[in-house]
Amino acid sequence: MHNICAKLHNMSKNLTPRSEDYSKWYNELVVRADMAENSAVRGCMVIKPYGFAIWEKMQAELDRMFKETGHQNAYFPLFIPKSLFEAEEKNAEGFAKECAVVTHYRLENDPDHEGKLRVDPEAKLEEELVVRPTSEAIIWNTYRNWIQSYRDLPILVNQWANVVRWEMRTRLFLRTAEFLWQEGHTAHATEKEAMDEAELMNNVYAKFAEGFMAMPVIKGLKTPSERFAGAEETFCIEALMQDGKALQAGTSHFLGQNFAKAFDVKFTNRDGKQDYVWATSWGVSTRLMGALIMTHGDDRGLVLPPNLAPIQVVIVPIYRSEEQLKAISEVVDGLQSELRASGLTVKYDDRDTHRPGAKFAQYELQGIPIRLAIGPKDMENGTVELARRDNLTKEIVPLNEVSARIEGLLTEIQETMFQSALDFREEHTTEVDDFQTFKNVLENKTGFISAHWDGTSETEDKIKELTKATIRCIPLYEVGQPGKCVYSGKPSERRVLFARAY
RNA sequence: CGGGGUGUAGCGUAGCCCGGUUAUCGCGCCUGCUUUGGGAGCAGGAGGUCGCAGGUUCGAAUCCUGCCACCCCGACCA
Repeated sequence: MHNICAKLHNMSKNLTPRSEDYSKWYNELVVRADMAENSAVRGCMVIKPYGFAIWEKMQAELDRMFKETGHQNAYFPLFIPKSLFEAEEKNAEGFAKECAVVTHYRLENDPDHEGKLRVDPEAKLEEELVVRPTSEAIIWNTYRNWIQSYRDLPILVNQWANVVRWEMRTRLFLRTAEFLWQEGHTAHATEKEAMDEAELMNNVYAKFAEGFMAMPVIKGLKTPSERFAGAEETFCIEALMQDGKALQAGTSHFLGQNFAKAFDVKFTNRDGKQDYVWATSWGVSTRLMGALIMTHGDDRGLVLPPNLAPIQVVIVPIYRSEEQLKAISEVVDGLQSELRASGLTVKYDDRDTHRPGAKFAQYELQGIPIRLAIGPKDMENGTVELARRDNLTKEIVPLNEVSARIEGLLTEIQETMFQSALDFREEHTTEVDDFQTFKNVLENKTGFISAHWDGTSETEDKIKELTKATIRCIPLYEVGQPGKCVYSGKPSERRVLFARAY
């Protein structure tokens, strides 16, 4: 199962005949972009229609949750003047090495090469533009003009956008050079309100991941060295993939007054005094698509939780003659309208260009939660064959009970998928108290390790150096018992979660 | 950016060491017939700048040089 994770990173090499299906499978969702010859862009992806339909479902639900918590959408520029980008020192430093920079604004015919273009050397920009790797700088530069009084606060804004990070090494879905995400940027009058907002949005992410994606996550805090550049506190949700590696699925940052100070965003508070605004930012990205695949996928392809499936029920007719198809279609018509009436998305695949077996395989690849097949035998008996994608079981159901059965079943599948992912995570979470076991578990069992840590970045770095494991988070909402650091033996207040991560 | 590897049809590949007719095979694709309850069978067919550029040679997928892209490991990171 977990070789799905490997396949994501070794997409076209050493495929066995059976696993050749993988190429079809991720090709349903996404492909590495075919860029022009000699292109300098690496690791961009093309999200294909089916994959994008899943992303749109994620977007829609997240957007709903953001609005439910009082947020509004807005849109800010793609280009950030370099000087703005420099303003918040730590943030600039954190991203400096991975920025795409626009230096010119015009092309011209190349006099030395017929039919080629070159950058017009005359068209050099006075100030370079950074293609946003994240939008704090341009947004806070804008917020300065929106905020004068505590009456202007809070500002609760989200933007759906693409960003560019020129990573030295890319990984499909998990770290592409350009990716789609949402970034929330909020401004508050008090420290507590901002901190509450950061925690609230982390909880929104957790609720989305668990309730919608059926992906269990650990809510926690990042250690100072794993924090977002420019943040004072970083909340995160951490998920465990089927290959035992952790994945940061979302982050929410308490930015303190760092950006307000950098961009001089002051307001007059109730006492008539000037103060700097308190800030948060939070984001999730198309990385969640990778998380979805690596949490639920199996050797037959994608497995989608019903809440995220663009198609929840697919109906495949089995027939020899046109007459048979016609008779089946009449039955299906009724069934379809029944299912649609209860709010389900249904597809009837009566293509005569593909045989039933091929269709079965295709929809398994796409992860459609429920498949119904109706053939001559069913027509005789008044039944349909109902197949579940999550556990690959089949049953024969009387036609008049199908609709009611499916409604309950979709809920059941959603819950079962969450539960089995949770079981997997719990089986792969190990409490460890000595360093030798720590290394053994990482090497052989993999997964999360819950261990004591002395709280120093020296120890954190040393463990990373020796084992490649990082502190994924300091879990929230757990009562910590004191103990001794797994590496240094020094006193520790509580356990933290270690893992090798993407 | 450092170390290693790979590049041949839409996908996966053989051939390269040891240069020599028309570049191999499978999947997929097209046509026809038979099929249709788990990725159909048979017959016929289409599809190639052998990553790019230069060099050696009578002759280069094969040898040499340079470049590019991708993959793996590292550093970096959502």
